[in-house]
Amino acid sequence: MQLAKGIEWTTHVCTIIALLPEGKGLSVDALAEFFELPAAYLSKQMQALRRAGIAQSVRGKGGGYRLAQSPDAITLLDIVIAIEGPSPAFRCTEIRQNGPCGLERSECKRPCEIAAAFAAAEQAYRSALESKTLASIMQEAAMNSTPEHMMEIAGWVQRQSS
Amino acid sequence: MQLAKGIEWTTHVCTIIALLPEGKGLSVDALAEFFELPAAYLSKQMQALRRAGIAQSVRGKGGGYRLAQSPDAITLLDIVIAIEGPSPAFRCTEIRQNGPCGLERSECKRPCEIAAAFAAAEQAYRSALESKTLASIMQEAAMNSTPEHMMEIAGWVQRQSS
DNA sequence: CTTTATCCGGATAAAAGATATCCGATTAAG
DNA sequence: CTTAATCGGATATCTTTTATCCGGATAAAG
Repeated sequence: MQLAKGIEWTTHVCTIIALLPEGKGLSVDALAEFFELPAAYLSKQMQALRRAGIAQSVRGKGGGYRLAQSPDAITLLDIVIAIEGPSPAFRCTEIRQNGPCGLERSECKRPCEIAAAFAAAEQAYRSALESKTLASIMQEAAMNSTPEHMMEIAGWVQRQSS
Repeated sequence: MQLAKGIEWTTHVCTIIALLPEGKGLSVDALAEFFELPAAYLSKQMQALRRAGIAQSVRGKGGGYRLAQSPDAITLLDIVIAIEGPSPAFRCTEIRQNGPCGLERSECKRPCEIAAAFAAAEQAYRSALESKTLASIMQEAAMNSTPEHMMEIAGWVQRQSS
């Protein structure tokens, strides 16, 4: 079970484009340079964020990406779903219906106990991610960082933004 | 993010071999037939359970698999770790150290806030799975099943066990 | 209008991981 | 000792993830 790298990438990217002033954007090339990531693949990931309504894009010269919502309206769960899709990790194939002692389909309206247990665990996972907004992540990061480093980032964003 | 099928398979298998009387085992072929699964691949998954100390195997004629521990000592988390390995789903590649505003490695003793948030979510997931033992799953299943079906399964296990 | 910068989507390809199979090694039983 | 049953590791196939490239659309700037 592995989470796509795109989740790490786009989450970090969101914490950067959240710093943009109103109406400005950052190009994929700039973002890829900021984190030393492959630009073409990062572009694909950002498109997924746009489709999910998390980011906006502006085409053409001077265009780029910015957030489509306020940072306190975007949760880590939103980003995970945007990149990985909404389907749960545990896939129940109903093998209790198979074999010599298999149940009839009509007896299987409720999920089996195993599927239910995994569903509950995934719900706990999603709830934890849902409780973390981009804003809360950025606030924590600010508290663990230095003023110098934050100024460095803010300066870079301002220089690169269009 | 997908969980391997082997997790569903081996968890169901564990609820069956838990019914074996002392000293008996069930062959992979029998278990594969019981759930209509590909025997060779199920065999591989069962090997993972054995390496993890969840199941025991006996080779040769009359051999097979049985549990290596009491059902109330085996949790769903144990099975997940046996099949998927212990590494977390979120892989932090420390991209905060990259690029023009990258941090020095010496400044990165603590995990970044994003990695920490995902680690906390995974911990919630693992805790939920750890709270479910094989025994508790089997008890729930028994309450939602009929005496007839349970007898059917018990009879099959007894006939196939060696 | 032309040039330049940028996103968008599709085609493609390489790498990794999940899925599946085969056959040799091992052991009980006759 | 031979046979049949069974596990165990090596191998092969398929799917997903990761990654690249390019032509097209779009928009700002000269």
